[in-house]
Amino acid sequence: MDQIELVRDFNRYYTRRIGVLTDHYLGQDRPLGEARLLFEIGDGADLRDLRARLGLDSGYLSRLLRSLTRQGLVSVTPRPGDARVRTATLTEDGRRELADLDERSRRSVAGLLEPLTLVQRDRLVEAQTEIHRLLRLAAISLTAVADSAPEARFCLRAYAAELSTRFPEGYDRAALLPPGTLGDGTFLVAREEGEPVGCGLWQRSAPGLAEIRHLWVSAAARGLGLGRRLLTGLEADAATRGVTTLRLGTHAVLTEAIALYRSAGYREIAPYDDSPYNQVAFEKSL
Amino acid sequence: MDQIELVRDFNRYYTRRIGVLTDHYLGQDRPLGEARLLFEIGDGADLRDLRARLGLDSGYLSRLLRSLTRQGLVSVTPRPGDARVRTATLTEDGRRELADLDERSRRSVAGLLEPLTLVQRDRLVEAQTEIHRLLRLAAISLTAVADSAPEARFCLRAYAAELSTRFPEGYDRAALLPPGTLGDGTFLVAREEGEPVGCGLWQRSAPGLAEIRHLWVSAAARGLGLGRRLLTGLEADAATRGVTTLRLGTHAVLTEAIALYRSAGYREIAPYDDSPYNQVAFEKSL
DNA sequence: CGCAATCTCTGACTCAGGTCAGAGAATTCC
DNA sequence: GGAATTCTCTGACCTGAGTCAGAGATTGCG
Repeated sequence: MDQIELVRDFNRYYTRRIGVLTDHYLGQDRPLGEARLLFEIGDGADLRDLRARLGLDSGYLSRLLRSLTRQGLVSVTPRPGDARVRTATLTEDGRRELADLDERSRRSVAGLLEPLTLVQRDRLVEAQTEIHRLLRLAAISLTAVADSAPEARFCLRAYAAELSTRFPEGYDRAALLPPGTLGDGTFLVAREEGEPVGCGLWQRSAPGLAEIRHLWVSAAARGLGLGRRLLTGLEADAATRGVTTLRLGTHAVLTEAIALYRSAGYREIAPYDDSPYNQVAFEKSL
Repeated sequence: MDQIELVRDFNRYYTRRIGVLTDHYLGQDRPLGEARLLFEIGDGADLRDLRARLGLDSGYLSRLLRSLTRQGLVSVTPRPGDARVRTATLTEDGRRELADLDERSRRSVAGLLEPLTLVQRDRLVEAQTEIHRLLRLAAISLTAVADSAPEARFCLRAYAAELSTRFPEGYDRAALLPPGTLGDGTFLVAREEGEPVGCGLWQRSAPGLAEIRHLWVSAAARGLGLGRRLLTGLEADAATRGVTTLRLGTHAVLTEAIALYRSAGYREIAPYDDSPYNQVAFEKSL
């Protein structure tokens, strides 16, 4: 059986198994839509946010909320300041109901784990974490954008903010690539569900020679292997544009980055510029 | 975050992710019920089997099939031999449609895997296999039954059939525990979705001393760790009934079984009876 | 042979989930 | 101040999914 078949098999088994589980704790008496809404309202939310998050039609949401209001679980009031927008909050009863749902869900998961030994439970969680990690990574898309694009600038600001806390000497924003000055090269942005979570660029310094700069992965997306994916994405792109040698410099405190470059086949060279942040330099032939 | 919370988190993420995936390939134009039915009919099936497998109301199934028949995808004919039962088969068009569904499903999974490296795909499949294994194991229930219960006899017949192919000298059914002769002890049956998939028993031979016999796991459930679960289940049960020492014998060709006993803390002793099948004997103090 | 059991079908019904068009209220923009 | 925009609500409507009672056909059993 090939990989695709194995994955499909697992998906079938898992959704069936978990479907039964959630039916068991959710589908008690409350329709699924209402239960999901209770979860999503949590500590209060504007109706338009709820609509966006759950992807509901405005009429449908309105009706669901009316039903929950009639049951005394939710109250909907105009938002002070802008009375067009209305916000939903859980009542005392609503919070109790939500806590109840939560507890039922926990108990049904506990029942699932119960026949397993402690070691087996650990293995289950570990395997789930691995899958979660890999699927998140697979869901991240890399796209080339202009170096002046809003996402690009957003990433660079985040990059600078982070480095200024990590470098003992701080980080001077003047070292960032100014908008519109990339020249011959590519700026890649990584997006997870629309949100930018990483970036990196290569920039030609001479025929056949280019520099990789500003490789960054947001804290939320760290540990997924996104840095490596950005790096290989940049390498592949540069290779198609006639680059044969890539160089990059990094700061001595960024040990994870240094480890990444080494394991990706970069060898250390003498620093090739006088930037105070490029204390360690690497090179790779494509 | 505790284990239960981690598992719930994964379930949420995974069902959302896979839900989007299946909506994408299934929910094209055909209702889910009909699509599932197409999958389940496959190479033809009796309506009552379909009902049992999909858990459908007979009226509902009838209506679904009529709709598929009208679309020219399925034909329903009385089964020769028993005209009460009717069997559904896919027409030429139905097979084409199914192949189409299948291909769409494959492609959407392929799209999921596409951004991952080969090593990462391997890791994904491996982690999924582990989870599948553990969840199947968790779904198997152990129950004590009388040694004359139909499930008990079913397991023992399967046990004997298997041993007769594995032992070079064959296996004589007379060596099986005759119904109603267990005496002081417990017969455990393991069931997966109602089907017996394993068994084992302990039987008292003297005050404080008991023998474990007929430990068997069906081929379909092998590799899940069910043998160990049965063994520990028997030990726990025997311990509550005042057994302090357990003995068991096995055949030299059953190397997996021998490995299991060793790793479960049994130490080898001299054979304690003259059964030709108990060539290797073990003992454990509880 | 006749009766009980088995299997399927039909019609009537319910409910959740969802879409669509338009009305009405509040706000922002010019 | 008036027009355009934003946000929510209402009513009308649709579909899928599923339940239930009973009719009709066929078969097995005494």
